[in-house]
Amino acid sequence: MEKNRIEEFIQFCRRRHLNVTHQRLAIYQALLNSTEHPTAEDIFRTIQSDYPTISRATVYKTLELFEREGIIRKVSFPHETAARYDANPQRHHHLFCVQCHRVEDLSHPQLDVLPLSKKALNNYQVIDHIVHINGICPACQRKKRA
Amino acid sequence: MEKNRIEEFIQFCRRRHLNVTHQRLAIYQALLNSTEHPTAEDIFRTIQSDYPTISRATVYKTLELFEREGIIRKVSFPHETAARYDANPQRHHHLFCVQCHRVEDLSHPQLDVLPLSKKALNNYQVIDHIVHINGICPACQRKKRA
DNA sequence: TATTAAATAAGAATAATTCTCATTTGTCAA
DNA sequence: TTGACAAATGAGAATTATTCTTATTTAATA
Repeated sequence: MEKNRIEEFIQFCRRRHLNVTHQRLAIYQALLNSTEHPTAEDIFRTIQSDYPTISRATVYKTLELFEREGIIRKVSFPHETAARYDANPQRHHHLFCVQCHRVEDLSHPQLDVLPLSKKALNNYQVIDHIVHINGICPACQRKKRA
Repeated sequence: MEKNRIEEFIQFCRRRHLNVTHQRLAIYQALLNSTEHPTAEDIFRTIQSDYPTISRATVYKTLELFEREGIIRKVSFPHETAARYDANPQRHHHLFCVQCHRVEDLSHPQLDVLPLSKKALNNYQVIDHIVHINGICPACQRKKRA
């Protein structure tokens, strides 16, 4: 089932006249494989075993490209200096554990509607929105009790 | 009316046994005066005219302290490397202009309820949440048309 | 007003990211 | 297939944001 997304990715690159390079495939694959919203550095390290000569510059530039093309999302959190990346480009929201800094995706139709008038939105032309939820994850709740 | 908040701030520091220094007052004042969600560097520059010897380290440490004490909030945005600070510690949300990177606070009771069960929240113990809205501000909408 | 812990200044150190430019690699047309 | 060429990459320098270190200064309070 992952095969499909890689295939799609290759098709996408072809359509957009973006060269399909080993590095780009590896970076995209690494993002698909992770549910941890990895940083550029995380991805760099993951890939290094297969591509010992890969450069950080390539990772950064590639992630920037992917985001510009709308196939991934860059996300950031207070108290974390490095940006994280998310291979799920669809609308979804985030559960952030304030103790262990884990980030989980959360999809729920209830969160996808913005029940506000244009006026209430200060006349902004809205593109999208994301709900960031701070909390304590089940694992950290258990730790606390122990 | 701003006088009140400064007075409150001083009271607060006293209660918490935090020395009331010129630097702390200036930093808090600078945050109150700005609606722009300034960065540490912005605040450093603002204060420099009155306190030519102020150090960046002081600004950073002070902002960190204020946040730990709950009187300000640290916020961060994708595509912006520097953290921003917000003197409004109450629950509120953000309108982010993707073109000019302006950030406006948005308060609306409709946004303050999370209509989800504990289960839908992956059993997180929720602390709070913030709705981040991406859009185009009125000024940039006009620019585009012109 | 003297004491003392807390806070600050200055700049070095670190972390994250971007830039530069010489070299390598996909792509596409012949 | 191969050759040409634009696109992409690698290596490391440069930049930006932030944190750390330490000697000096200052606010609180007795």
